[in-house]
Amino acid sequence: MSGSDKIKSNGRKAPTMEDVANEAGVSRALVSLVMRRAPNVSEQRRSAVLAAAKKLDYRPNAVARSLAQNRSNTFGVVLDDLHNPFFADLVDGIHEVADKHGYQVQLNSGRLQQDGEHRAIESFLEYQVDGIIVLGTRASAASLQLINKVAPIVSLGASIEGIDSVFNDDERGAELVVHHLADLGHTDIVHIAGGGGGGAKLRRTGFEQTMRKRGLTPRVVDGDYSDLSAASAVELLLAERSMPTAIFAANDVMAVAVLDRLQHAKLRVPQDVSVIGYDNTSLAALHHISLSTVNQPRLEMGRHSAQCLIERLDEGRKAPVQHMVSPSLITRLTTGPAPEHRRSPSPPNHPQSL
Amino acid sequence: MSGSDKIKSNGRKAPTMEDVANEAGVSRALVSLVMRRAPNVSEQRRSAVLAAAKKLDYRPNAVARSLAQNRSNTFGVVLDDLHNPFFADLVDGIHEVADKHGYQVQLNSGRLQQDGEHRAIESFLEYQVDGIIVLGTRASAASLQLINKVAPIVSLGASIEGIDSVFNDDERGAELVVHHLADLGHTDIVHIAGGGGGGAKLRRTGFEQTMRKRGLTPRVVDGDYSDLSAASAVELLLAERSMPTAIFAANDVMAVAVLDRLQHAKLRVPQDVSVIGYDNTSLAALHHISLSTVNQPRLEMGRHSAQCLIERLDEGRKAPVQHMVSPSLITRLTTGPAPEHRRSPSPPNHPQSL
DNA sequence: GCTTTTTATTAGAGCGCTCCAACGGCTATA
DNA sequence: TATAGCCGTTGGAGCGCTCTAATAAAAAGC
Repeated sequence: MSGSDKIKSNGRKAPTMEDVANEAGVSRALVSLVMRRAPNVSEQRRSAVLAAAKKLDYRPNAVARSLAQNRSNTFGVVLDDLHNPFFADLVDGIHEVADKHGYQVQLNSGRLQQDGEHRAIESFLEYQVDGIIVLGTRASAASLQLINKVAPIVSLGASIEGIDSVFNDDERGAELVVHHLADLGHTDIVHIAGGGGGGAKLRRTGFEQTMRKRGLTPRVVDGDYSDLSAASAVELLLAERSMPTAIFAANDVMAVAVLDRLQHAKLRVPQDVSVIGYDNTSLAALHHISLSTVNQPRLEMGRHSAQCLIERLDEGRKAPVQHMVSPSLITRLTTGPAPEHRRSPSPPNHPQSL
Repeated sequence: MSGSDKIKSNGRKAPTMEDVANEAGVSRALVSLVMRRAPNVSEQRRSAVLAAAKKLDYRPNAVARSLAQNRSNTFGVVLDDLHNPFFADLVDGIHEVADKHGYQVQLNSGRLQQDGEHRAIESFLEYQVDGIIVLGTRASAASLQLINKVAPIVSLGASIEGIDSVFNDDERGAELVVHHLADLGHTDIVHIAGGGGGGAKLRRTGFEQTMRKRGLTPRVVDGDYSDLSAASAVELLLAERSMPTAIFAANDVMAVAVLDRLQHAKLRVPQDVSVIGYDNTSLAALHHISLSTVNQPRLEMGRHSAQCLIERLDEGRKAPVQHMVSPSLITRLTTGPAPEHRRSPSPPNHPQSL
């Protein structure tokens, strides 16, 4: 139990290179060379070593290797919300590239702890990961820049000054949404914001600016990317009797929660209220939901974030890059023309410009 | 680049205990004691060491610690499908308990590789994790038993002979489903099976046995827990013109895909066809979907699986345990009475007993 | 044939930490 | 004053590997 004597569940200690070397009648260094598939090892010795390794059921100790090499061949991925399907595709993209370049991927969902994201990053650093990808970070630019001095870090889903970032043009995405809704005749549109989460602020400013550009008054209710926050936002609108004709939720998870509450309140979508989300998750594509939304090229984004790390680690890049991809509008069944004769159920306390 | 000189992104090498010891004017061993918050260190030295550590921005090297202690204080969690929301709650439960006992949790989604699950496990072993939890494993009992000799492993979601398992009573769950549907008057029920995935076989046999017990003929279409497989199963039923009055999908993800295809085929749920899933994921609870399903106490299961590991590692348990929890039926809007006058659209080639 | 180059193998130091045994300085007991 | 016991501290070996430099063996050059 006191660890010191490497005793495994089966009661025996795990074989080491030394053991394999003895078994094969060669030096430890030679075993090391074989394990690393180095050239310049005679075929005869190589097979002797491999046979010995198999016989002893030898498994290289990656911890010792990491210590000796001072690199772990591992990427750490910080994923604070395992429940949001948006992230799954990002991770798939990361995996794909990491795999190709011989890196392991470790995920850490630090969601339960108070300062989860920060603790997850610190833990990765202590375990000597070679690089870190943070998904939809809420951390400050300053703190990430500090970490970036210790190990390369890339922000996926949010643009952070001074560190590698892969993200979609959130302002543009919000702009697409507003144009879509305004073109459908909506004038009273509420944005349920994503708070401090990755890209949320830009979606909000994109919304506000485009609304003004179209001569409309932007209304925003606070939220935090979670379904719960979206649900309470809807409850608020209901209680206030200030339901707009269209709701733009900061992400799909929130939009689905909005649909949920609206249905519960016997409001029809899109006849009474249009709803649109952001992310184009698998949720949105379900026929039963058929949510209009904004697509981000997730797989590509995931791949590129891993690529960023590899460029820094193996190709010597020094300068930070900002890689922005374009969002695109996906119209499904939750957005439709604004209800024409609908001034009366609308609140009197919101003067419409126009 | 060639790793050997521990040079960080900022161009300097990371400080070690040696550096901290020099800075504080004490021995390396003392620094180690402070870092491990050992008793019997004078307050004076302790604060001197902590000050030095802070000044140098020292971060303990967990890799070196793991090597020296021959334990990593880490659990590996093998999660082959990040896209299934069922797993997210399990992981939350694992996290909760691991955290409390000072263990890190590393996730590895080995989904892209051919032999993903096995590779993920091997990788965890090489990195010397102290214990492994596999979610919904498809691996054979024999191979897991072998691994169990190297490091404790627990199967979460499927019962495996000879190794710690935490699972729900899948047969019972399927039984609940059949009784529910049969009580609603359904006699022609199809089960879309989950293939080799965790618990899938038991759900199938539970279905078959209970059907026979009720004097009904079980029909089964193969699937593999994925939405795609469920969609093609429905297409098959449509093509065969052998649509039953009720479909029991092996999990929620599949059930949602079934709803999707049925809606596409203009069949009404539950008027024409009742649909029920398994897992009671967040998906099922959405009002727009409102899927009848079978609940498993996920958080509790996750917690218990971590607990199993801790019992083996820190409390010296040797004998394997099988921890079975009870499923419960959740009825929502996708199941209803069997259509009464619906013999003709049904295929003539399926003789109904009764 | 002997030197030079190339190829195959090995000894040994070192990665950053833990932990045991040893030690000096105390106080308590005789 | 000597003796034991305890506390706080330290030296040093060792965890399993990599990697450089040295060595041994084989191939090539003259």
